[in-house]
Amino acid sequence: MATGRSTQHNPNPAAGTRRSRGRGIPDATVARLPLYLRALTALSERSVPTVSSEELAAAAGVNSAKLRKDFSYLGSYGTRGVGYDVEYLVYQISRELGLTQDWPVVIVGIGNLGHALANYGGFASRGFRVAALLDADPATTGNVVAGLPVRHTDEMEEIIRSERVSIGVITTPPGAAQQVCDRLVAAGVTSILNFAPTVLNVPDGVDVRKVDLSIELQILAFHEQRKAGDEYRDEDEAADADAEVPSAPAAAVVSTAGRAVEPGRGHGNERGQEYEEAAG
Amino acid sequence: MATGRSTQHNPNPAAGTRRSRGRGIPDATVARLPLYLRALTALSERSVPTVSSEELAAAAGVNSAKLRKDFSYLGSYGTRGVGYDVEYLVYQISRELGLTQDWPVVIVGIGNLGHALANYGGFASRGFRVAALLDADPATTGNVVAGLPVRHTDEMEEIIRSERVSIGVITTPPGAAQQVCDRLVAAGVTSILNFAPTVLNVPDGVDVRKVDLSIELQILAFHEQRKAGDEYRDEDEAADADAEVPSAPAAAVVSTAGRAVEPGRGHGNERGQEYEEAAG
DNA sequence: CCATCTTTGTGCACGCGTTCACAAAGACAT
DNA sequence: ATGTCTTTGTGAACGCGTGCACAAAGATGG
Ligand SMILES: NC(=O)c1ccc[n+]([C@@H]2O[C@H](COP(=O)([O-])OP(=O)(O)OC[C@H]3O[C@@H](n4cnc5c(N)ncnc54)[C@H](O)[C@@H]3O)[C@@H](O)[C@H]2O)c1
Ligand SMILES: NC(=O)c1ccc[n+]([C@@H]2O[C@H](COP(=O)([O-])OP(=O)(O)OC[C@H]3O[C@@H](n4cnc5c(N)ncnc54)[C@H](O)[C@@H]3O)[C@@H](O)[C@H]2O)c1
Repeated sequence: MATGRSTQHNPNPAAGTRRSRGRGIPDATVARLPLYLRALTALSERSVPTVSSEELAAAAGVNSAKLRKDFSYLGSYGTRGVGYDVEYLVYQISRELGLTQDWPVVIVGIGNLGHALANYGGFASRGFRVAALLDADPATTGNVVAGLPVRHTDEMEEIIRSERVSIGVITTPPGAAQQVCDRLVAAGVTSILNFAPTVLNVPDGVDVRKVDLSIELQILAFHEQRKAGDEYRDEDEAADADAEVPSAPAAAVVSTAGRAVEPGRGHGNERGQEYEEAAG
Repeated sequence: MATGRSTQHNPNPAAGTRRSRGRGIPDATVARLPLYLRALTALSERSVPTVSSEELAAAAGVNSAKLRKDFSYLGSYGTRGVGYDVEYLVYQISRELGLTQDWPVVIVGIGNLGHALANYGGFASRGFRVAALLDADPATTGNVVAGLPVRHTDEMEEIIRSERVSIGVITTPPGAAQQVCDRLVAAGVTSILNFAPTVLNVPDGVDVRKVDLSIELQILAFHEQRKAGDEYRDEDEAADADAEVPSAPAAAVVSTAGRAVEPGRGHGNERGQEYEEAAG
């Protein structure tokens, strides 16, 4: 869901594969494998030999049936009546996720967030190696962050090729993100983790995942508003909707008026557009 | 607002099983509204008066039919033959997301990541106000970060109550996350954005969203491995998979051997329909 | 006023993902 | 070996999300 390209729906089912026969592992399952892996690693550190699907599911915060079905896509790695062997499952999931090999990554844009990521220990702990830190600002290049020198983006292509980097992390301002993305892709990067609030345009074959703090907060705000609204009804806010809509055009007003018959549509808060400029 | 609205245009006769969601707006739609809002804000800054669903969908990186259906959950805010009024839609989405009001948030754990978030301008730009920065380490409390003093977690409950904070951001080490979460919830926080790689346990009524960099990278690695595996088969890895299994128990090894016979299940490298064309 | 053109709003079908529920598989005791 | 007990693996049903395709709505022009 977070990935830019869905690539799932082929209007032509000519392949004939009806079910999950020749198909790979469902995206939803792949997204949960790291969760299982984390829980299993914790068990492994405590030298727990086996776990049942029920226990592991609880640790991972999912339904046990879902967990079993997820594992069934990987193969039959459990033992009925006993459960799953922790070490073995750690290995299988690691292999399935491609964590048995080394993945060099570059981080582009060593500002506030780039600093934090560079210092993050969780990178190296799972086979992700920071191959380089890149920035366009001459004032920051040369600085040493987390033991690595910040190098200028002029060197991007060379580094990506020589280090065989296939994963890039973008932590530049939004205005530079697409441009940086294009350069990364042109240099050979085929997976991008984007922290900038921008919709990246990439060719087929390139995966983009985005981490957007602002979106997460807004989703929380939506539910928060709903919780608050359920307690005391918004009587005061429902009345004067149409009057205070900011610059509602004729067409839209008509549309609103036609709908004004139904109660509870508007919201009297006059600060309609408080939010001009996004980060820029 | 929920009540008055849902009574109106609901051509669906089977209202019994449907409408399970109290509000009516699907989660998937809610998750996209911030995306639309961002695109609309950009248009608004360029003084674009109206947009068609096609244009806006392109800007937001989604399907136009999906966008129209999403908007249909909010109401009929478009004009056929013309499109949507930008300013009006900005207002409607903002209101729907609850961004017309102020949301004070606290950030707990002012380390690398907490620093970055505190300095992030995108917070305030959408109605999210950092009410306080909290940390348990006496060495960091008292420091001024992004113009705000870091306060000790002893003050957490008092701050949350006095500032009416309902959203908390956790950027502590994973071991402290659950404990911090419990305190936040006990103090009145009902929405949590968790950056620590931990499964948080919360009572009903509390929303948790997680941002997990490690998981995102692992998902990218999975797809990356699949792409690489398509080019040249992973002969070396597939061959000695069993051999390198760390402490694989007898039962599990047998299970693996039995499965190795069937094609297409164990590894996901049989070139499915995803990522077809360009990938090279 | 009528014709045409554009674009919305949505009915519908389809496929993915989730969950239930249970037979089969294996451990373990006797 | 046989029976019992635990837990897996999965068939099947269902709900949700997505995208197609089209009728209706409204703008626009004559
Ligand atoms: N800081 C956060 O907590 C946070 C949260 C969510 C999203 N973001 C997003 O992450 C991005 C980075 O945020 P930040 O706070 O670190 O910003 P920042 O301004 O501190 O850092 C941006 C860095 O990118 C560099 N840069 C600019 N243009 C570049 C280019 N073309 N090539 C390479 N480097 C370039 C700058 O020199 C700077 O060092 C922004 O898009 C922001 O919206 C940040
Ligand atoms: N830095 C990153 O880029 C990054 C990326 C992904 C995830 N994370 C996760 O985010 C969290 C923070 O990462 P970080 O790099 O900022 O770590 P950090 O060690 O730099 O900062 C953690 C901060 O939390 C404070 N803290 C510890 N226990 C606390 C408690 N009980 N109450 C309040 N504050 C407490 C510490 O004093 C410290 O200031 C970690 O869980 C990490 O796994 C970080």
